[in-house]
Amino acid sequence: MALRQVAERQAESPAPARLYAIGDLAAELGVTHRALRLYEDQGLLAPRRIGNQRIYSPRDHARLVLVLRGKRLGFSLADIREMLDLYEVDPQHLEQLRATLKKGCARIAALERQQQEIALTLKELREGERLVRDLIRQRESEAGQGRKRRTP
Amino acid sequence: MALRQVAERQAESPAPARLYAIGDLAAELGVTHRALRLYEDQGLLAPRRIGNQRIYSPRDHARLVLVLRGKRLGFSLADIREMLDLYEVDPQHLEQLRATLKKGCARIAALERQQQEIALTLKELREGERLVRDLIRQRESEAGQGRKRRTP
DNA sequence: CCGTAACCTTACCTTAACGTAAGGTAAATG
DNA sequence: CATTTACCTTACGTTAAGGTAAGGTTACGG
Repeated sequence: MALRQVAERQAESPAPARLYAIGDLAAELGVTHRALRLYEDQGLLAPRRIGNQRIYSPRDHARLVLVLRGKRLGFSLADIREMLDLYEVDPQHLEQLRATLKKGCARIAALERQQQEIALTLKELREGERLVRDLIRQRESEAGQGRKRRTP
Repeated sequence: MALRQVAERQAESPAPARLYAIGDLAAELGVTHRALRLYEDQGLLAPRRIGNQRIYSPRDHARLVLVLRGKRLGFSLADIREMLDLYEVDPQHLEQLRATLKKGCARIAALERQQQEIALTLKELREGERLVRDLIRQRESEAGQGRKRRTP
């Protein structure tokens, strides 16, 4: 069965649905096979199978991008899973829609808080930076002045 | 030795340097004794001692606040330690000043990236929110219309 | 058709960041 | 003065997020 072949042939094709073997996806986004399988166990990804080999769709690719972003932001896999599930809502069921909306709003609020805290931290660090720059300037000019004053 | 007493007396006093026993600080900032001792082991805090009991100063309190903020932002204790160390610089040594500046700038850059990613995530989530709201409205009005149309 | 490269599962190992329990000292309180 | 109460250290347990190793199948290239 041409499995890897299919992926490679599709890799050259212009637009139509690219497919990835696990190694391809791992390489492209800089993660290990292990991580991908773990994310699958945790319900973050659900690649199709051919036989028992995983086939990742562009959709899986997109989800993985979100997963990695979530990780960089310090979220747990469980959190990330919840966030991904927000995009999975079934438009038929009003109750589910409402639940999704609620969770989504909570996430948004949390991220806004986080944003505030980052802003605060940045402000402090920048102030520190200014201070240190001043100290450096001062030290440097002292050294210069010292030489000049002693030999006017 | 009046140790806890001192803390309690100072707790009532208006401004002057409040002191905390471990339990006080833990309660006030919502962490456990264990966490405080761990942070100490990792070099994030360095309370004074009286005998072998820890005495936390307002400075320790402030540092702990920063630690907890760092945690909420998803940083490791090691990262947080590095950030705290930025505020500890000795103004005498030019080389150290320069190193501090460099590390500080790196931190700032990292936080700015993080900020971008949060902004992006927020944008996506808000778009999702709008979509879900629309779906809900649609479902609701469908239900209403259904009744009206069937009984004109 | 044979070897090697990519994939599979299972299972144990590791690190960070605590939780929790055990056993012991100091000290404020009835 | 006896007893809780707060604190101490030591040490083992736990959870999340993978790393790593072992052993086995599939598929592809020469």
